[in-house]
Amino acid sequence: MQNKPTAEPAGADQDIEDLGLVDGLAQLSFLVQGALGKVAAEHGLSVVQLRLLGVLRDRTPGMQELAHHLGLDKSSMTGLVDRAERRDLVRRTPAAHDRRSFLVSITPAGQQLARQCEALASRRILDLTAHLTEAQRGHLALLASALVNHHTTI
Amino acid sequence: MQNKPTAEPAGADQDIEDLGLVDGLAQLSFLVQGALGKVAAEHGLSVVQLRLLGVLRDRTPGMQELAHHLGLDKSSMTGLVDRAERRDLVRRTPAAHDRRSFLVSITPAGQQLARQCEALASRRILDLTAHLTEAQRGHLALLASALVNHHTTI
DNA sequence: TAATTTAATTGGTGTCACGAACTAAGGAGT
DNA sequence: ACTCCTTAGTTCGTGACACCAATTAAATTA
Repeated sequence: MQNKPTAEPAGADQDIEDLGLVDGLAQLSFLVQGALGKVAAEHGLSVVQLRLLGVLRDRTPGMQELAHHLGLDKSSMTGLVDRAERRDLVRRTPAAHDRRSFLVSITPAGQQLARQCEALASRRILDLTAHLTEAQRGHLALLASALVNHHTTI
Repeated sequence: MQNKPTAEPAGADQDIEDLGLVDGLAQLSFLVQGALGKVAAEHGLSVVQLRLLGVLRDRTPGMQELAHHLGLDKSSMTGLVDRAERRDLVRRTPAAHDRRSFLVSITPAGQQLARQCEALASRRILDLTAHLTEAQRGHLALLASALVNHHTTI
C-alpha cells in the first residue's frame, strides 16, 4: 500500500510509475486525509469532527443514523457529538415522535466553521492536484464522483 | 465535504452527480480509508499499523525518517513501533554509524501479515470500483499515480 | 572541552473507537 | 392492561493514537 513496485516500461507523460489501482487509491487517500487533517487541525478540529460537520450540512439525522452514515458504533457517536456540542458546533434536539431519540443538527457557529474549513480544504486539495492538467482534474473528479455516488446510493 | 451539491445538467452515463474535485476526492478518501480500516481490523491492526507495514515493505528507515514519511510526530512513532514490535511485526535494529538511532525493519511475520492484508485490500478496493469499466479503473489508477508520484517525489 | 544539535523516549492530555452493560421508551402479542 | 422484545442512546472500561513539552544520550560544532 505504500511502496513503489516494479517500474512500468515508459511513462507517457513523464516518469510516472503506475502504482496500480489499489496502491494508487490507498496512497491517494492518505494524501487527501493528510490534507483534511491539516485543515481540521488549523481550526482545532479532528478529521472526524470535520466530517461530522460536513455530513450535517444537509442532513439532520438521529444518532443511530449518523453512526451508520459515518460507519461508527453508536457508542462512538455519543462522545463525538458531546465534544462537538460542547463547542457549540452541533446541537441535539429531541425528536418529535420518539422521546428516546435526538436529531443532531449543525449550529450557525458550526456552519461558519464548516465553511471556513471547506474553503481551506478546497485550496489544499487543489494544491494536491496542481500539477495535473485541467482536463485531468475534471476527469478525476468525475471518476471519483462515479465511484462515490454508487456507494452512497446503495 | 459530505453533501450533494447542486445536480449537474444531465449525467452522460447514468445519473451521476458531479461532486466536484474536492468533495469527490474527500469522499473517495473516506471510502478507501473505510475499506482499509476493515481489512486492518480483520487482522487486529489499525490503519496506521497497516500503513506502517506497507512503508516498511521496501524501506528500513530510522524513526525520524519514518515519522516524516507518515507525517507523524516523532513521539508518535515510539508508541507505534513499540506496539508493532510487541507483536513481532517490526524490529528495531541499532544503526551502524549512530548509536542514538535505530533502523526499523519488518519481520517475516510482519511481511506475511502485510501480504495477507494486501490481498484482502486488493479485493475490497476492487469491489469499490466494481461498477467502473476496466478503462475507467485504469484511468483512475493512472490519475491517482500521477498525483501521488508527484507528492512523494518532491 | 564546552555548547549545540540531533535521535529517540517519557509523561501528560485529549480524541476516538469499540464492546458490554445499562436505562428508558416504543411495539407486539396475548 | 401486562409481560416480552426491540430500539435509541448513554455509560464505563480499555486501548490505540496523536500531540506537546521535557528529558537523556550521542554526535557535531566551535
